[in-house]
Parts: sequence; C-alpha cells; structure tokens
Amino acid sequence: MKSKKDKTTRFQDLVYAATRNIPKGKVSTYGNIARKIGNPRSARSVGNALNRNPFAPKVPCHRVVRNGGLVGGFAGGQEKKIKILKKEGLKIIDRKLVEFRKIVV
DNA sequence: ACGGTGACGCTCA
DNA sequence: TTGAGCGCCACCG
Repeated sequence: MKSKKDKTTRFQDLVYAATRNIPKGKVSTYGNIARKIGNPRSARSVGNALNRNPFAPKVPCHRVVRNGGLVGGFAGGQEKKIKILKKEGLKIIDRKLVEFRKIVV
C-alpha cells in the first residue's frame, strides 16, 4: 500500500503511456520504450517506473521484456509474468520468448 | 543536495 | 556459448 500522494513523474507517465500502447499478443522491451520516450539510455529507469506502476491492470507491464527476448522481472514474480504472456498467446522457453523478433513491436 | 538502488544494456574474457 | 563487470538514467530516503 502506498501513500495517496504517490504521484507519477513525467518520465513515468511517458513509460506508462508507451506500455499501455502495446497490443495484446505482442511485447516490447525496456530499451525500446526508453527510446520511444526520448531516453534511449534510461532503460533501467523504465524498469524502475514499471515496478512502481500505479496503473497495474491498466498498464500491461507484463508485456515488457528485456532486450533479446528474456522475460526479465516482474513485481508479482517472474513465473507469474511468464504465465500471463503464455495466456496472451506467446510461447516462452527457458525464460525466453520464442520468435521474439516477430512479436516485438 | 547527495548517495544508494534497480523489472536494463552492452562489452570483454 | 556462457558468465561476469561496468555504465546509464531516474527515483527515493
């Protein structure tokens, strides 16, 4: 539970907006989002923002993975994230997205 | 204001 | 190929 004033900063807002734009069945990467918002080197901060994602169900943070197709991390647990992605129709083997190159936006 | 931390990314061995 | 280390930027106490 966070305080009521856990306001989002501009950077975070951009991250959430970009993440929300990810269509179902596809995925994006932290670096890709970072580049989209105009900070190609802030991939780390992007993950930081998603971790505190106040728009949990609104923003499909589980559709954001690491560069190369690695699942990456997840606030509720990596396994959980994998499970959700599989439900979206994606295939994951050994924590890596199959055909990642084709499903990445 | 400063320093530490982290759901990353890339290079080197 | 796989593993480990360094660099980056934004957020928090």
